[in-house]
Amino acid sequence: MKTELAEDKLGGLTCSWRFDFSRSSRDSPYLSSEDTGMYPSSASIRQTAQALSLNSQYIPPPYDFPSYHHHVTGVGDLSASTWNPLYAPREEYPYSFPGSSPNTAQVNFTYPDLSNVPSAAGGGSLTPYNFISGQDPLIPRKRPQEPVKQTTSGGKTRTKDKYRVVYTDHQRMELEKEFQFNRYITMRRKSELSMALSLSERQVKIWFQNRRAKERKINRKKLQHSQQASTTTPTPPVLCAHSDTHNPVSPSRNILSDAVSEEY
DNA sequence: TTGTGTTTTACGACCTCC
DNA sequence: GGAGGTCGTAAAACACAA
Repeated sequence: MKTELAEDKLGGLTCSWRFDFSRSSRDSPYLSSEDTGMYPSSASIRQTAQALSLNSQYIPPPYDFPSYHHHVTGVGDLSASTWNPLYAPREEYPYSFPGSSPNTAQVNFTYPDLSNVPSAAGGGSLTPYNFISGQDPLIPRKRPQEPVKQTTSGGKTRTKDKYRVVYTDHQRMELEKEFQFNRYITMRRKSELSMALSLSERQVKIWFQNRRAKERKINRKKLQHSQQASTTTPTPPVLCAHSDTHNPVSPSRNILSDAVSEEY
């Protein structure tokens, strides 16, 4: 798996990531992500105390995911098993890295060199993203077709060219960064991200929901694999040592799914 | 080129919390 | 009641083998 290391600073946040560039590009014309008037932003900002306590102890672990491989020092020793709430925080969280703020966070991200990205094969599950050679990741791709109403299973209609917008690499990258900071987006960060990425707050929220679902799915697979291995080998392999240390704030009801972290 | 499998957005249903 | 959570699913986008 080919990886490249790059660096980036986002709002003063210095990050280091290791990216895989083996996934080919998505080069179709796509609808602009800013065309999201269909998703009225949440107007109300709610203030609760739940998230604060839940998120304030989060320390980013060495979490690897299919698309990006980042390297983090100062791994926390937090376990999802200590986490009880069924549902996620609804309030802002202070960044809670050793530096206590994004400006001093120890997580380092990298941007790939988007202008010089090899386009190798990948695809399927567990394959990393590719960054389109020569494409400006900041420019949303548009889809040329006229909107066509389609009927969904529920009998409701969606506008075809809005059925699914493919986010730009930059958008996904920023969302992933935020996800590594915290599995649950706060209202403030959601608002900031939506502004910065030209996405609606709803899109950011949904993205995080889907991203957590993806993580749970991966964890379930890994757990199944480890269980299978334990039944076929006389000495059962130890479940991922850093068992979900990356997800201490997950309110998932599926504790089992969060018991194993991703690794690739 | 096509068929197939996977991933990515987006939504509805249902839930809990405030 | 409204917010956001999970879960399941639809459909587009994509990768890849044949």
